[in-house]
Amino acid sequence: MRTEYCGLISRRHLGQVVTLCGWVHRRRDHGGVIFIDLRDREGLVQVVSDPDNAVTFGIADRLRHEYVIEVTGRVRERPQGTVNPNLTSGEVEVLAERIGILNPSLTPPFLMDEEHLSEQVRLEYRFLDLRRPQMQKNMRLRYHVTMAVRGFLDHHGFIDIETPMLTRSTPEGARDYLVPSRIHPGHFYALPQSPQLFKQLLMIAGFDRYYQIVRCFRDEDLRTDRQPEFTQIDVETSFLDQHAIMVLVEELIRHVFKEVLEADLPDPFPRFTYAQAMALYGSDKPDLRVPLKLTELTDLMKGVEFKVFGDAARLADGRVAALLVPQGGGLTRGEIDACTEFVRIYGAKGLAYIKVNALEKGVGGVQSPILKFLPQPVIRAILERTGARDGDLVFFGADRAKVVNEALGALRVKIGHERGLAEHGWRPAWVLDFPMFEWDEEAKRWVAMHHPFTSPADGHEDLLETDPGAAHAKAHDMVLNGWEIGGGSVRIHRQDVQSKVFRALDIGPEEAQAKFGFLLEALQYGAPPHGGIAFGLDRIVALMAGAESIRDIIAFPKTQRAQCLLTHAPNAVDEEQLKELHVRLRTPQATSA
RNA sequence: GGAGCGGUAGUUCAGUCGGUUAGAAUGCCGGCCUGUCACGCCGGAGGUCGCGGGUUCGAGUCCCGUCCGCUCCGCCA
Repeated sequence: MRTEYCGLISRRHLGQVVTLCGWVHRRRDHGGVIFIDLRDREGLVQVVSDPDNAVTFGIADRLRHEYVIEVTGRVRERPQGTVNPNLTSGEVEVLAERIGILNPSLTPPFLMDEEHLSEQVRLEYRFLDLRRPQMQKNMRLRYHVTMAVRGFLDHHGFIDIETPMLTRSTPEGARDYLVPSRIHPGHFYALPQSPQLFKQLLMIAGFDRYYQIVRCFRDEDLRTDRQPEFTQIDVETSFLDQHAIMVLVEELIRHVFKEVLEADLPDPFPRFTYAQAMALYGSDKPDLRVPLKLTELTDLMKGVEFKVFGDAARLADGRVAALLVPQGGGLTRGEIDACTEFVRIYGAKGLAYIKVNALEKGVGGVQSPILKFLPQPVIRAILERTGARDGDLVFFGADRAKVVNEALGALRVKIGHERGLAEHGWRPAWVLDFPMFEWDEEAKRWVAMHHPFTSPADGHEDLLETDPGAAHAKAHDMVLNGWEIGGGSVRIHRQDVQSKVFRALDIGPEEAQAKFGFLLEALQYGAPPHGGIAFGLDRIVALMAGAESIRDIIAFPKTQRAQCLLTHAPNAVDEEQLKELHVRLRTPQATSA
């Protein structure tokens, strides 16, 4: 019979008989005494077994790492009064009067206090990896975050409503995970990429404050912050305008950080338009911890003969911009080459630079391979606009705006962190006024930047037809320290506007009817104005935990090739199963149990 | 689909210019030690150098292919 669980032992238990359960973290023998560090969820407690108690001693002698034991004994002061900082019990210990082995254990492949483990081994033995203190902490943190979210939303009148996991495939957006139907040959369910359409239907149904902490699925390649299944904090409201939605969910995030980390986030969060974010940071998810900003030079270069800069500036979608690196003059040739290599990833053809040696000497005080191609007034203007000082270095990007933004934006973050310029702490922000559409070069058509149910900005309805590229959306992204942690919008609640958007996306009435007919119909039955947001729970928790990857805050994540090293999913299934599902494989040898 | 880094003892890693019997730490096994606490001391076992092929008198090391893990681009909110 298990007796009471005592939890963390401390001085106030002195003299009491307690019972503890846990794992043998470490066993040490010293002469006739055996010391056992018992590990439970509270930490390490030292259990002592001495030869005066032959039975207990005999059992203790058999103990190995990770045996599960139950110990009953008296709490007493450590005889020499020493405090072991590794033990949570500190200055007290338990003299074992009874030790029960609840279960032995194989020798574990690694010890629970191992710090540097390969991810491969961790994932193969995830059940042991999760025993490690850091992972225990991460899982508890994740739980506290969801509890704080639920507490806040409940307090504000939201209710959690579940939506289907087996739903219909919608070809917009990411690739779907498909589930074949047994009853309907050749038909498939899709796992939800997000409950987007259902939450809109819930708004029409009159649940004006809905939330759900919900698993979502996207069959796309993985990244450090992307798993094929991930968790959204999905929020939707009726009758609130965009401003009110943002105020509310901003409060939610502040509440979570205060509650869980006792951290104070700014009130309100700074806001940027998409255009501002791109101009200043070259990114729609700027890491505001890095103080560096891009400097606009396009206008300055329009008249310049130097082809690299002039041609880019004269392109309709071109941009020339500078990135000032304070005291970057000390960068070696090799370091600059590394930066050039780095921006190549983003399609930049090169990375011009100017070293500022002595400003008081004017143009003579700077040094650069491109100096001879630029008129002196232009050089002076560059130095003035970037605010360069002696010892600084200025990088240049000149290309299509997309390339310049991605290249300099990424370089800005990389250099900022590498050179120790980044601030510590939490720097959230909103990014607003996204374009409605992006031009898909391959498909030669406009595609929704957010999703096709996003409302155009007030007064932009006509642009949907006359100039789709200029139309803005009532969309809002929340970013934190360079991670996009949430994205949402005010939705279209009028059928006529929805039709206009479909037309702009070149989705014909029949196609729209076939794909989203149920939504279009529902919109005609008194759909209230509504909008919301979906937060990436995994990303938020990863940031709060200081984790490098969201894998570290997910109990059973998948590898980059979307496999589970523990269960070996996905696996081949037998012919019978496939037959029932009306699925035939192109490679027969791939089927085996 | 593409680029990069890594894969050597159970684990974390070292391994020089291609050279003889592949090392360390830790863990594991045995022994010693009456209060250890990263205990200490003595001894021992443990290797498909990811896999396949090639070059060479000789390959952990060089070349080609391939598998696995990670990072990034494309893709994806």
